[in-house]
Amino acid sequence: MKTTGRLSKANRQQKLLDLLDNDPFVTDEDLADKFFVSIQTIRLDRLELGIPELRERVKKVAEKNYQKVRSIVGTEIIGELIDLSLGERGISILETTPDMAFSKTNIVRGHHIFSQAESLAMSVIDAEVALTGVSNIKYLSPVQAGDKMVAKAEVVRVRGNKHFVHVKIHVNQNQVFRGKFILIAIHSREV
Amino acid sequence: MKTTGRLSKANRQQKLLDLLDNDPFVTDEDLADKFFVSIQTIRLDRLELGIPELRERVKKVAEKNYQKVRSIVGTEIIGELIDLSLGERGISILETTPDMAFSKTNIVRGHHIFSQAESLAMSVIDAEVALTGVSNIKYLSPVQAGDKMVAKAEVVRVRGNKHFVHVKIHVNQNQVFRGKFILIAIHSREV
DNA sequence: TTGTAATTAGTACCTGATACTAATATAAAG
DNA sequence: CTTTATATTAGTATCAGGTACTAATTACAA
Repeated sequence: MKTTGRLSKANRQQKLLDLLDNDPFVTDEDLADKFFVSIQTIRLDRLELGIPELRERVKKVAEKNYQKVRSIVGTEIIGELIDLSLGERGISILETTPDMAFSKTNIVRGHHIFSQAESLAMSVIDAEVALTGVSNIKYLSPVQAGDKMVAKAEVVRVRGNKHFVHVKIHVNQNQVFRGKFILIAIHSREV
Repeated sequence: MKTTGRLSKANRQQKLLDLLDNDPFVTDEDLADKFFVSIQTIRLDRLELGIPELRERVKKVAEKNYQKVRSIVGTEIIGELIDLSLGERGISILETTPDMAFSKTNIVRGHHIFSQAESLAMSVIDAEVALTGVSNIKYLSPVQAGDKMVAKAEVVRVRGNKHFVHVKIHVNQNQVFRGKFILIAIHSREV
């Protein structure tokens, strides 16, 4: 045994897996140094273990986290309000983009659709602030990134501070979503 | 030569910035094709604009959010995943902040609650990508900004690629949300 | 027409690999 | 001790997606 910290093959490969699992940003060269073996050994190990090369690993991590960066925090109304009759109806449009979708399938994540619908429903009732009490929603077909979602909201009934709003979202004449929202208007003194 | 879609330098560089801003995963070659110029022109543009090469861009995206997600694999999740049994159940925590709430009432907007629930539901099923098919949700009481929302998801039934997941969210022992999600798993194809 | 900016072409080199061949070291078995 | 199997190392050619640089060509405006 020449070099001090030398491990058995199986042992090394297990540690390799662990190591790359919580730090994918390591080159073969780094690994070779770490395990006191040649770079070729590391490559054989990766081959046997089915671990992709550094650049692939980094790319995967990047893709995975990419969508998350642009989340839907903060925006008052999601989509562009293009028509509004307070207390009656409203229309909003949301152009979907790749960052709203799953990278692999290009299908827009549900909460973006929901958010457009809910925020339109809230805009449409004639009250300063509203809270969604109950809602019953259905996604009818997937939305592709790039699709333009047209949401139409209609106030169907008002009982006290409860507002019943139906929202339908279409993409090119095809309905992709419908939802029934019961929104509770809150008066400022209420907590 | 007057190749059809040719733009002025300034124009092209502006579009280049925009383009890379919401999709950093593009090679110089792709860009050259897109703008009908040579690869060298693109490289001059990047040089002038101080845009790093593809691999650097990808690496930055990967590093940006890496620390946050490192423990769990494949989670684009809203909130922090603190427990997960794939295919069975999961728990996530989301600390709400004022920017998630209505400024007047300090009440957290519904779609943040929904998003936490939906993304937890998606995390919990043992499939790479899922699409929310139908969901039935109910907000039980308002959430104040600053509240810590604890979401618990449970897979109650699996039929083919349909996964029925119940999610409950609590704030200090009080249930504030419940939802039944039917998630449709999509089998991943290689990219 | 001429001068300048913009674009293109081409070369050498870089990193972090793959894919392959061949040689050598080490350990176990006969 | 020798043979054999396994593990490791060495070395070469090739790749993608670049950098860095030089030189030539094209576009356009004065």
